[in-house]
Amino acid sequence: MIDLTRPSQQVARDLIGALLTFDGVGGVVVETEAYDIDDPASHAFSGPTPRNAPMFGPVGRAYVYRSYGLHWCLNIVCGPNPGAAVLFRALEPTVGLDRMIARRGLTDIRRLTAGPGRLCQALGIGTAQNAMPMTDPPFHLEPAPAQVAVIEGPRIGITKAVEQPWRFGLAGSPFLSRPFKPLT
DNA sequence: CTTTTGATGCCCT
DNA sequence: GGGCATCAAAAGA
Repeated sequence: MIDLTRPSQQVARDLIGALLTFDGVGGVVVETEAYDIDDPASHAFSGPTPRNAPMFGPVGRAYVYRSYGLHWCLNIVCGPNPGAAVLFRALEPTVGLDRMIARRGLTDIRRLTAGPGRLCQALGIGTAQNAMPMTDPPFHLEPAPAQVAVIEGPRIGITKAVEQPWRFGLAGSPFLSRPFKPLT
């Protein structure tokens, strides 16, 4: 099993290539971002609030929040200390394709789960899953079966701590929410 | 292909 | 009341 008590940056990296499903629907994790309590871009930065409460609870639970009033975003709580989590940004859809296509109203596999909001819509994740343990059914999470090539870069859609390279991706995956800058 | 804009709810100061 | 860890559709080039 993935060691969720490690710092969020390391967990975010470990999760690339892992299999994540919810209620028998999901795929391979291809993109994540790490957030931390000492991180101005994190919801946990200003301390516990009603919204971010799961981030200060046990490791392995889900932290689901509403984004821009319309979308849901899924995190897994981790870290040696409270207030850290990893945001799931994209999957490669592999399990339950028909249900994801139905929920998203799309047949374009590349856009089924490429983005945190899209991913939650495809898996049927919402506020009901907040604080739910992701280590037990109906969630299923298993480590990457083999070593994978991981690339990193700055996080997306934030305005603070933009310079931190805490976004991780599966190298060459066509299922990323956005491409990573070429490493030069 | 890229950029822009509107939809939309809710937490926090 | 400001500001989002977003997305899809529309408009420009």
